[in-house]
Amino acid sequence: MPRSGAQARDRLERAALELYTEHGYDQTTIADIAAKAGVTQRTFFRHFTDKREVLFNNEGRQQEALTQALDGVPRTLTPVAAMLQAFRSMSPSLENNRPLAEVRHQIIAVTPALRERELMKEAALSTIVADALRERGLAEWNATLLAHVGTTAWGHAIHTWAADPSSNVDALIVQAFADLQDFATANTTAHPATQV
Amino acid sequence: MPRSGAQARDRLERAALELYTEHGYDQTTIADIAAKAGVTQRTFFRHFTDKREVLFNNEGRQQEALTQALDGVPRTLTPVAAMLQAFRSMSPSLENNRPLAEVRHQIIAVTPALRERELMKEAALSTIVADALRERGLAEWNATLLAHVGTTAWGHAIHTWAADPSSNVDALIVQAFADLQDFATANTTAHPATQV
DNA sequence: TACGGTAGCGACACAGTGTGACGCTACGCC
DNA sequence: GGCGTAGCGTCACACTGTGTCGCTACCGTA
Repeated sequence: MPRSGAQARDRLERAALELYTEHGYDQTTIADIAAKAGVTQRTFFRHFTDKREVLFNNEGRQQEALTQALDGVPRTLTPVAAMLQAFRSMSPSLENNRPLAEVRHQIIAVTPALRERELMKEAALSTIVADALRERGLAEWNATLLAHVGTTAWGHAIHTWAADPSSNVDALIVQAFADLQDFATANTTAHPATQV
Repeated sequence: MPRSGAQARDRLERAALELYTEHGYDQTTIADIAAKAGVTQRTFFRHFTDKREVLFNNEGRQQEALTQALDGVPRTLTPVAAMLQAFRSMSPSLENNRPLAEVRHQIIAVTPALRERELMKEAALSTIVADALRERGLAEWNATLLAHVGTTAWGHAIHTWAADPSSNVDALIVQAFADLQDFATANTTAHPATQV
């Protein structure tokens, strides 16, 4: 009875989230999730490639949004400023579904397997940023390095935000970038690297 | 016939590396590895918790080495300089087994599952760095942020090194830190964050 | 040399994940 | 009203990872 298709997917996602929260990720089987959603195990894998992927479903949209955000940043800005602006433009969307983000964060935090997948998604975002920087004229080495570091700082802000209900993502992002700048300029020696 | 114990582990590691290289990670089964090593599947899992973990066996020693390296850095150095010195002290050890590193890098690069695990190991190193920075008096936010970013830069240098046989890790590490410094100071606006 | 303890392994048995193939049925479209 | 198809159920299956039991080669000790 293929009523909607999207309905089953929603039920599966909801069921998985509840079971992961209640009994933990490892203690939850695909059979449990499928039963709760009223479908078969096979149907689960038709909608999600993975047992983990249920929690990273909106990542696809986030990647597209980031791509567009990077595309919309004026070419006059420095690479660092461009990254910052693109990241900040994602803040409202993040803030909009904070409730879900908090729950997800708690589950992922205590499950190594899910933490692995989350790091993969961050790496994917980093690749997107690197592509954008490369298109802005940066060389391969610089584009990748800056993308990795910038994405890492962004991720740090998001994690802190997800763990603290009273915080504000956008402010934390700004703070992270500002702190990095301070740390870099605070070093009296311009290139401490050459001193070791 | 438990001749040595460590012998079986070595044979398993060698067999896995060869099979992963020849047929790819996904196409290689535990049965294949065990057969090639002359043991049972059960024995494989007695030595390695995972099918992936075979490739990340020396990571434990690397984590210990990094911990000691961070412990040996003079307290007078700035946090960034301290990280850099600790990372650089690991360079000889890395350079010593470059052959293995290159093979590993190639396998990991084309296997998402292994890339996930590698990111996990990097995260573990980041945690170690964060602990050290926290012990140096940095607040939680700064310690974690700086550790993440620094470890990311280090990882970027190592990846570039593993992919380019003619390169030198230590030089790349120095280069990465120097470039980050340049990017931060190149921004005419001290805090571009506040301008968006 | 004999003996007891133990570390390492083989041998099942089993739960759980993920994939392939086939058939059915409700839905949209002409 | 018939047709194509998307979505699902149903088997069947390969592979990963764990628990348990029993065996055997090695160790130190007397």
